[in-house]
Amino acid sequence: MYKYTRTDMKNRNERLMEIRRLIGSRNISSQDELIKILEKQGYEMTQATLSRDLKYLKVAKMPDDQAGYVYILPDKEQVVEAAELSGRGLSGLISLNFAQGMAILRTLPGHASSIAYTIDNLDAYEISGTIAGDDTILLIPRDGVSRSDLVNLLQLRMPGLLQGASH
Amino acid sequence: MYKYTRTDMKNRNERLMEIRRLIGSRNISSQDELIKILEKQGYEMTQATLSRDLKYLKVAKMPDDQAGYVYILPDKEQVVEAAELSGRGLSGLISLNFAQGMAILRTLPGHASSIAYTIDNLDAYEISGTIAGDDTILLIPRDGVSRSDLVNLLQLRMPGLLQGASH
DNA sequence: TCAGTTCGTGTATATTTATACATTTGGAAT
DNA sequence: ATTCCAAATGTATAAATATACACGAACTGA
Repeated sequence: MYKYTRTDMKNRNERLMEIRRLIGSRNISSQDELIKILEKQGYEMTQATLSRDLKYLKVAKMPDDQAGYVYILPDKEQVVEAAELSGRGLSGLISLNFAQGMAILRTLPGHASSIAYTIDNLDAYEISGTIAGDDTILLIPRDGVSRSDLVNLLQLRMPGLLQGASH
Repeated sequence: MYKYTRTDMKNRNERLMEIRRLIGSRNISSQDELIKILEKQGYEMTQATLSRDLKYLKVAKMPDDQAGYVYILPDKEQVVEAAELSGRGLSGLISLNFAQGMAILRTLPGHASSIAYTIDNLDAYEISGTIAGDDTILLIPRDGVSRSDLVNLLQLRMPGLLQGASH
C-alpha cells in the first residue's frame, strides 16, 4: 500500500526545501537524525527517500571536529563556516597546533595580537615568547616544554581560551 | 603482525598528502576505489585507516551528476583562488628560503600581509600557519612536509607567485 | 629504568547510506 | 478509452563507511 503518488509533488517540494533549511541552520550528522526531525514536523518518509533527496540536493557529508560528521549544502557560502564560528570560544581562538617544536594558534581575524599580549603577560616559564600576525600567533616554548605542558598551562591560566578550539 | 609503527609518520604524512593530491586531481567515488589507486603506488592500508585519513583531512563526499558521488577537498574552490590571485597581481614575492624547517618569504615592502592572507586562505594541509610582517612572511609547514612539497603546493595553488622569485 | 600515555593501525563489526526492484497513479499518446 | 510512460516512493538488501576494541611501538615523566 503506497501512500504517496505523483500528485504529492507539492509535498515533496516542501520537504526538499525544509531539508535544505534544516541542513543550513543546524548540524545534522545522519539521515536517521534528519528523519526524526522531519517526522516531528509532519513529514513521513523512509531513509531511502531521504537518501535520494540528499542526492538530488547535492548535499555533502563532511567530517567535523565537534559533531563527527555534518551535512553541508553545496552552496559557495557554506553555512558551516558560520556555524563553526558561533560554536567556537568567545576568546577568538580557533585552533592550536604544534609544528617544528612550536605552537601555532589560529584566531579570528584581528584577534591575534590581543591574545598574544595576554599570553605574554602571563610571564609563564614555559613560554619563551610569542609573535602575532593578524590571525596567527607563533608561540615559542622554552626548550623541553611539551605539548601537554603548554595545553595545561593555557587551560590553567587562561580558562576559556581553549574552549571550542580544535587541537 | 603490524607492519607500520609510529616511526612511519613520514609514511603517513606522505600518504595523507598523496590522498589529498589524488582527490584534488580526479574524481574518486569510493574508498575502495581510492585504496586500489594507493596500492598501485605502494601504499598499503585497510579501508578503516583510509576512513580515518579522510576524516582527518576533512574530505567530504558529495553527489555528482557524472560519477554518482565524488570526494571533495575542504578547501574553497581551488581554481577560483588561482583566478582571484592572478587578478590581484600578487606578484610581490622576492624570494623564498628555508631555515629551521620553516619557509621565509621576502616580499616587496608592504606586500607581506596580503600575500600571507591569500596563502592562509588556501587552507592548505601542508601549512600550519603563517605570520606576516611588512616585507617578510614566516610560513610554518606541517611536520613532515618537505621543501619540495611546499614549492609544489605553491606552484599548484598559486601559479605565478613564484614567478621571478629566487629560491 | 619503568609504569603510564599517546598514536597509528588492523580486525571485526556496527552503522550508515545507496539502490534494485516493485508498485501506484496522473498524464500523454494513440 | 486504452495503453503506455514517468515520477515518486517503499521494501529489502547491498554497498559503503565508521568505529569499538586491541595491540605494539614510541614517547613521557618520575
